[in-house]
Amino acid sequence: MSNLEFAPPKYAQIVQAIQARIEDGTYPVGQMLPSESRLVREFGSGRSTVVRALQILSMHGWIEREHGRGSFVKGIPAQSNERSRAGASAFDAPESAADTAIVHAGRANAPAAVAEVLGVPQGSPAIVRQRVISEEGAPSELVTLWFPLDVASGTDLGQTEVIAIGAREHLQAVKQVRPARIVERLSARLATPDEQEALHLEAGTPVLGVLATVFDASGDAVAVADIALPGDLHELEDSYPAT
Amino acid sequence: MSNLEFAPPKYAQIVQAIQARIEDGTYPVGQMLPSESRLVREFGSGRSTVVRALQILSMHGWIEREHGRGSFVKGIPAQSNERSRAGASAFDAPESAADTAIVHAGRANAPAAVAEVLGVPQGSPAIVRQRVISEEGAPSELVTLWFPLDVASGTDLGQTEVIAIGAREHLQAVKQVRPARIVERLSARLATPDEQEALHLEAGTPVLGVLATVFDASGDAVAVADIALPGDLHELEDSYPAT
DNA sequence: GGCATCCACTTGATCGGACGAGTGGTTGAC
DNA sequence: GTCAACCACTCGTCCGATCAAGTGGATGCC
Repeated sequence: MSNLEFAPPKYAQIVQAIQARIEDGTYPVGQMLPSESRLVREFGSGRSTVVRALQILSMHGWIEREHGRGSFVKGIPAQSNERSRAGASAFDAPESAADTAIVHAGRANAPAAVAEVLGVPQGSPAIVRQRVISEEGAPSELVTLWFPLDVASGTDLGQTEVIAIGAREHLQAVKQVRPARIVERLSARLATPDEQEALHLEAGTPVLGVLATVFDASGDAVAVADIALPGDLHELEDSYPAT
Repeated sequence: MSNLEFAPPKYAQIVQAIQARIEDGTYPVGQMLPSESRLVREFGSGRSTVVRALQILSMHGWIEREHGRGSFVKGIPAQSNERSRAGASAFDAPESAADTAIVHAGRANAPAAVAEVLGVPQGSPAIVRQRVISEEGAPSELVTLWFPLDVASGTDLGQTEVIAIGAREHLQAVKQVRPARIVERLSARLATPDEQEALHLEAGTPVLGVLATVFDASGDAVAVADIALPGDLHELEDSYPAT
């Protein structure tokens, strides 16, 4: 208290204090919190400050406030949605990682599925960068990034050299491309011949296919990632509250 | 204004008014909002009320507030995460739907994967309900629900009759079971012989396997759904902001 | 021109009061 | 015993004020 060091605002201190008491069981789940006036006395602050703290806790799911009755502990809120984001990591991972090998980098004609989400005619040329990621020496993931020509022009994406930072970061640094949203489509399918070769799979091996599209704020697709995850090596996890 | 009908609180009215102006372009993205004092004059309310509205907008991602500079329009916030929740619908869908056929309902020994997430020894008896969901006449999804014996006891889940409401709803009504969280694990694999038969698949067909576990607030698993989605019939979609 | 100072304007935090409204227990009339 | 009235306590909203702190332009000195 005596130091003039940086101190968070009072309402945030109250939020933290109450969170700590919920976490350590001082305020058990379901129990009523001290009333606002009580907290005002305890923390020596105005009611508006205490109320602000309680509203924040309520919005974050720690407590529930009931008009006329009191505030009640709801629990420690979990992340609302925790999941493996195969798409996002495809765009963020640098190609220079030790377990990453470039298969191909340059220009190619976009296959139907990719062309459709990029919004270009099927078979149009596009920039492609393909890499294999290994886990413990064995190839475990084939990532193919596709960029429209206009997005890639003026960047290093069309070069064959390894790019030491993630594609998203590179695009953001070189051009004013601002990714806003990623849409992933998952499906189970059999490995294609290309995938069989790159990942050393036998014919008939099931893979989890992830087609991740990056959109900018105006809704235009700026990149697509086609990811193949052999079924026996990968499991995606997703968790969310059961309303 | 003249009527005494229910009116939302003033701060909420201000929130809505500003949201409307952002949506219709009155306040373009990137532009500075009128200052707090200006809004106070316009809406004829106290500064605290205007500030409360602005804080709400800021927390929901509509605007950004910069100390000393002003408030700026950020855009119309998108849903933070939109995805197909195969797991949740397995527990919510009633068995009485027209396109649903019960394959099996009763007691069975839990296979390893199910026993593990339920936290019981492998091969322990559990309550199982299996159904096939068809789309346009063709079987398209096999859902197997597993319940621990203690959870299912006293409910209709062990009966062979069709249950007309979702399993989650039934559990919640009959017992005090409160689902808090669902965890899904997705992987691509080949259809098992059982699945081949129930879904009329050929051997070697890839399926998307979803193992969804429902946990209550204390972290105990109260149900597991094992869902098989033939790869060529299903695609899961997931979208989220690109940081 | 370069720079420090000043000042108008902005948001950030806090206070204390006021009134309204919902809840639940007590009291008292019947 | 029943029931309405009352009351103490709770949260919900709103107000207007104060002080602090950050920004950016104008001013004026050198």
